[in-house]
Amino acid sequence: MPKELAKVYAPQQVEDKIYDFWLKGKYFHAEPDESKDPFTIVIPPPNVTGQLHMGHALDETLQDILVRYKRMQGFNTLWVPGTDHAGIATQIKVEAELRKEGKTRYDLGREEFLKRVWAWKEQYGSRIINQLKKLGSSCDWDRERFTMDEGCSKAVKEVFVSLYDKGLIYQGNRIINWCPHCITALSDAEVEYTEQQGFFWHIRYPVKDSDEYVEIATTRPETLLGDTAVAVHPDDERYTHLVGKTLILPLVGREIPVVADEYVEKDFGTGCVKITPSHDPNDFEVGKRHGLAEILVLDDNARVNANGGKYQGMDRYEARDAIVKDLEEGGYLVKVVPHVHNVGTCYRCGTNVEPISSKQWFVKMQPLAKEAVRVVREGDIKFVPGRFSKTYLNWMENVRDWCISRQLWWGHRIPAYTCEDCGEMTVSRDDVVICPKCGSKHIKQDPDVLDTWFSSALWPFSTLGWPEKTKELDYFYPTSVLVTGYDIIFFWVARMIFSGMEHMREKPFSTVLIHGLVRDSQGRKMSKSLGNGIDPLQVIEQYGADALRFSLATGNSPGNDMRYYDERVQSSRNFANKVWNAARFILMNLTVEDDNVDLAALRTEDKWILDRYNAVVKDVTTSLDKFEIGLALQKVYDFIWDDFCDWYIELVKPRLNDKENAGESERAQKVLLHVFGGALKMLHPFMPFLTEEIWQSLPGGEEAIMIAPFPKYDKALCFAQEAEDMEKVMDAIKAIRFRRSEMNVPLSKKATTYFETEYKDTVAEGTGFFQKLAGVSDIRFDACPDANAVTIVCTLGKVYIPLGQLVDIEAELIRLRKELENAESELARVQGRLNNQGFVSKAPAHLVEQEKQKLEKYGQLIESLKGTIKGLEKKD
RNA sequence: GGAGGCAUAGCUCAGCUGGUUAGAGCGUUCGCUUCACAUGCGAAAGGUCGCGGGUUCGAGUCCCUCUGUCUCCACCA
Repeated sequence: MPKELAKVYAPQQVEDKIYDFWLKGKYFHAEPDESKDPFTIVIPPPNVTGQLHMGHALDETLQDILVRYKRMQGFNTLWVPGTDHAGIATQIKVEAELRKEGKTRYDLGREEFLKRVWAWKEQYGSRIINQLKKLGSSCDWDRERFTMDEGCSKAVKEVFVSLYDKGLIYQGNRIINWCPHCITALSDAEVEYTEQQGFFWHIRYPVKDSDEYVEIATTRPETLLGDTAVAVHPDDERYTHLVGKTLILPLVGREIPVVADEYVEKDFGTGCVKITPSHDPNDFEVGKRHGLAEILVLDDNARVNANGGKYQGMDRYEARDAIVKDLEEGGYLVKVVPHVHNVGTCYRCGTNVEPISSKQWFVKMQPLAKEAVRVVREGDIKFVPGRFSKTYLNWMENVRDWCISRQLWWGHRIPAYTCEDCGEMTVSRDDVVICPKCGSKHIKQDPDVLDTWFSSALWPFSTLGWPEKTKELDYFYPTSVLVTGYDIIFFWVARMIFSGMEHMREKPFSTVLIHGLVRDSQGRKMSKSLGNGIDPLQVIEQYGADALRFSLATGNSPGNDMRYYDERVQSSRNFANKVWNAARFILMNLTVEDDNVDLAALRTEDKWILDRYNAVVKDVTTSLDKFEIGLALQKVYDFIWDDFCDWYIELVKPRLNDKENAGESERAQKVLLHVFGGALKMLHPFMPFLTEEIWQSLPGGEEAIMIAPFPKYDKALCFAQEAEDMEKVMDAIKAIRFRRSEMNVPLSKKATTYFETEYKDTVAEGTGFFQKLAGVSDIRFDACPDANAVTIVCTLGKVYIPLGQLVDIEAELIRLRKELENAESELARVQGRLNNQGFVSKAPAHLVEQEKQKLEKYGQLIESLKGTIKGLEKKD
């Protein structure tokens, strides 16, 4: 900080410089050190091709606050950064780029295409990292990882092979969710259900050699092409005679049986269900039970395939229209009923997902889920807020096998190799070039890649070196806290937990801190399509990273969504400026070189601020330890602005300016320095740039505030009596200001003020404060000679100010009577409480004592008020 | 169908294991160019804490019912 300080804090001129200072100091770097306790966080890796959005900003801010706090507390703190290869998202982007050149990935071929993606990654992979730095994130950049780097790839292979060997990964033909746009299978978690307006088409299927028919209803008439049965409930008397009979499938002419299956609900629809084993998960099961044929009628693009006869080549929705039209013309269509239903869509591209039977790789979840449930149920892993453990458990307890193969090119290739000669499949950590069974060299690796989340699931230990036995892994694992949004509990958190339990035999983290979404000011989700996204980088440019961090960290509680308001950032920026100016003030008056406060030579106001400071240290520490980040910050904010700036700085100004008593000035400066320095340290995790910049120009202390010790509660700084005295003086000052403001008498118009009080010493000591802050010229304890003086009743007693103004006695009486009324109702409440046997006997002693004090206080107040009112009434 | 969140000042939200006269920011009103800060200072107005019960000496806080609202999970073709 230069000697001549700007009046206004300019974060733009500070932040990059400070960040470089931290980097040069290697303060973010951590090495295993058995003499210290570790504190570890792994970053939720942002997509490598992504750009920083408000969700990241919130996530990183919360992590950085925790990391900086713990680092200052002396923990050996490691925050591991990195990025995710984001299979589908990245591949889509590169394919879009190719499309502009009029090409598809098939034109390039797999190898060339992957080169393009890697080039893309190199180009944009650093962008998101640089954006994280703008926020002030104190990640150990020496340990930056990527989900497809060598180590992570090794971990992925190790996990795949090990699970395969244990029989926990298998290949199978099942109904999976297929995205025809991304042209890949998806896991259940990757499907988002949206409500769509559709129809129920009621269709007649004639019974063979009969005039009879059955009526079915479907929302997807195009799947009729793959029907291999119609099912009815075994107990449905309407249809018992038909079970075993044969139907003629309309338009197709295929003969299909009527089967009886409990899956059918008698009371729903017509009670008859068409069965399409290849295109519906329930039908698939029915088909298995009855040995039905599986006829796949759609291809990878969701176009009708060769099994669809004349409809071949049509898109699924074209085929739907054509089939409905043909059904109608053939007299098969009974009716069309509008129907709102939930349709699965791809979470990446929004395309309607098609259930299709397909040969894919799966992780067998049941055995893995067991430990993952236990570790949370037994409280070994805690969710904050706790309710999310319920969400998690509900999912984990009902989890189905995880489809992990993706028909993409960008990702971890599945390490399964098939011999083209003998058909033997080998799953191996190493590339297989010779068939171990027949010795053939015609080996083909499985073309598919793994679900992106498969590698993310290993992140807490793969980033620390696993499967190697590294000293980092040994020391920093399990990690301490995982910070993420509730939207990826299933995708990521759940999978990290079972992966950690399975491969490390230990939980991946102790606490999961869940936050909500950042919405726009109207409460809408920020999205590209709405164009309502706020760019954090622009906000940083305009208001500073500290202001953005402050805004994101305050005013909301864990797990709840929050709204972004520009006004909120503005007020955060104002706070930064307030702190800046407090520093400016201190530096302008500074003659001392350290903050070694002599506790024996303090004045009441010094003890008051030290007492307050100490209490805030305790509160802030307690809150942060409970992950109540917003609350903690609010306390620091209130302390700095209200207690320190508005009161203490004002209180000590006269001493600082007292040239005749340098010792007094120096003592005040040391208290100022000590308290302000401590407050800066408490503020640092939240507003790192500002506090570091100021810290660098304050005398003494550590080389960087980010490694300075976090303040600790100190019994030596408790001054209850002095604090109480000071509060009384402040209370009187506020009361006087109120009356003067009410009467439009500015504080600049000084007046002799008469006190009728039993705390003469306290008042006398506070003379300077009354003079400076309450428009008092001098204080007297004798009777006020002016019968027309303004009367103020406060905790110190009565205050009379002859303002020489016409006091409206009527208005005065109204006000005083209202005050009296309030006091009396409070007194009545207190009396009621103390007369209540239950309260006196059951409530904690200190509360009872507190009530007794109140009783006294209100008693005195009421007496005072009554006296004053009586006096005025006489005059009236 | 199941689970959960939210409902507190005009607006957006805090309020931790129940215990001062329920708070903040923004906005509004009044007054201040006070020698750190007008991104400021002083002061004020504004709330029957969604409704109704219950537990308790004591409920914004715990329990139940209801109303409104949002979200997640499941998905009856």
